[in-house]
Amino acid sequence: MNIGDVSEQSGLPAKTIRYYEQIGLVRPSRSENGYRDFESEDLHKLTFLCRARSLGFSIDECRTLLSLYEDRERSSSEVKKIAAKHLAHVDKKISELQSLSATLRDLVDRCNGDDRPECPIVNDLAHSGTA
Amino acid sequence: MNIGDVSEQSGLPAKTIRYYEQIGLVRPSRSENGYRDFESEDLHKLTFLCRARSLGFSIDECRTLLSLYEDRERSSSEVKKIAAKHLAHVDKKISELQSLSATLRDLVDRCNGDDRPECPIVNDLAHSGTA
DNA sequence: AGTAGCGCTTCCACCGATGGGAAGGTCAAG
DNA sequence: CTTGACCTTCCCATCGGTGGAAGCGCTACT
Repeated sequence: MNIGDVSEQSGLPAKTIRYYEQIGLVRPSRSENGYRDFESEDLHKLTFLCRARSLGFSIDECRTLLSLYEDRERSSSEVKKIAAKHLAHVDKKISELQSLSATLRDLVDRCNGDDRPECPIVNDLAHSGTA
Repeated sequence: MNIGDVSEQSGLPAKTIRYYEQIGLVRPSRSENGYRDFESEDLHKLTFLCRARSLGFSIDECRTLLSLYEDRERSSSEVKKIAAKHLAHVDKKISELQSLSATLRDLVDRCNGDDRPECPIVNDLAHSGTA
């Protein structure tokens, strides 16, 4: 299979697949003409990567997940550990953004938004804001 | 004032302040010895920038906010527009992450996390996951 | 006066995870 | 034989800085 085929079937852009080869996530062989030649196993790995990335796992986490995916002797606890850590990370980010949202909403609500220059948003940013 | 002073008082690393000069957010004059010489006005601007960045405004948004901050004729509606747009962006990000969190939590909850290889997380990533 | 050590300067490279585009080889169809 | 789609490598750009090296200036201590 050429890169265009695996790109279409995995959902990853060809550029990204070349990058993933460069950082060692896949190792396709080469045809006589120099084209990358992907096995169906590579396609599975790329599809796996596309899903894992869309769930926000970092490349490093993906690398580990992929090696666990390929290891039929793995323990599910290893996988769960990575996923739980990532979940905690996402939840932390959510709560940070929620606090940010509250601050911004307060600023926006307090601003008249009219033609006059008086503006609590700018005032707060300048002198000891709510953050 | 030298860069070390404004760094300490504004809360921004010296490296970042040099970068902000490079991209035109501040324009300190120079002393005879070549050192940057910051006015108290620069300090105010840098403090403003530090707060605005910590609220997640992009550099471009900060640039606009800063020019509105310095414009005593500005209308508060211009400021409010930027802040409201940013708030909407943050809220969108929050809901994306919440949906992500739900998917991950489901995967994690369904995984036994024991010594056996059977793992719904890896399975879902491999074959048509929840995402 | 010398020197140690910090602060300042510039410049260059790097991070994650691609995207854009140039310059050129390859293949199948008309 | 040419067109056009596909492939290759290579380099540059993104965003918002951060790290480090090489080399000055300034202060303080001996």
